[in-house]
Amino acid sequence: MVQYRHARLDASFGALSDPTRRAVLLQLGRADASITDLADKFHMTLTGMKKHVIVLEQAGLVSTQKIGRVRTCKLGPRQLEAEIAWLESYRELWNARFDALDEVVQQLKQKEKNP
Amino acid sequence: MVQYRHARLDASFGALSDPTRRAVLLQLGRADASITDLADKFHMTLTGMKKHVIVLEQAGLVSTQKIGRVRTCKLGPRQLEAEIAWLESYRELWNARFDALDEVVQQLKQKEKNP
DNA sequence: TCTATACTGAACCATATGGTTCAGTATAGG
DNA sequence: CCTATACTGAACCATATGGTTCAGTATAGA
Repeated sequence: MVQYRHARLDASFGALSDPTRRAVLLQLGRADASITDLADKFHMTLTGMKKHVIVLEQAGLVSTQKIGRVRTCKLGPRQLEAEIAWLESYRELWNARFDALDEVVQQLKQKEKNP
Repeated sequence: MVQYRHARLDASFGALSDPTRRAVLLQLGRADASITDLADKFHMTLTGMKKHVIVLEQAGLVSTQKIGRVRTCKLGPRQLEAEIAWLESYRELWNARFDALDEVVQQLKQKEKNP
């Protein structure tokens, strides 16, 4: 059974609802990057990008480490299993609803044949 | 290739980031419901629930039909394929990053053995 | 026809979000 | 030591979000 009232889902789906943050995740999939790297790449101030990184970090989608002046961002630690599980369970529900609908349709067809 | 800058993803992940809306989806998976039904179930005003339904509707996760006084809400039409695809592609990226890391670790181990 | 029900829309509120600027602090490197 | 770089934090701004209340409109049913 999947957990539904889950603050982690709030955070991760919230983080994923912004296109810049989704793009940052994909970028980090290609290479680790500093805040400055990301800010340049996405035409945004350092401070602005920092906020996005904080959101991603709080959702567990990015981890960072500061060495000297530079804070390096990388993917992880979470792989979004819970989110995928939620979507899959939704898909099952959705299928169940429409299978049930099919059944009703079938029954109606039967009644048509044998009234 | 999955589409990344996609307004639909903004809408659906945004819709899913609220626990009430996730719960409403699950509820609709069990049975269609009027706005009043949902408002009662989630201890909220009609107007408040209406807003949630509008968000879900705009994300394509719920469809509604008004018959007489009653607006009935049900699942659909979207099954969240695009969202699942996005998360899966993220997972691949994530695995690739950590596989690459594994490789580096393996190479370091090799050098240890044959210095 | 009358009344209760079901919704709708506008207005309001507090807080969150996605950005900015500006003024720091800390460190790398000549 | 000096300066440029990299970040941090506070303050600000406009708009969005998640709720409310209140005043309608429209329809179901006695």
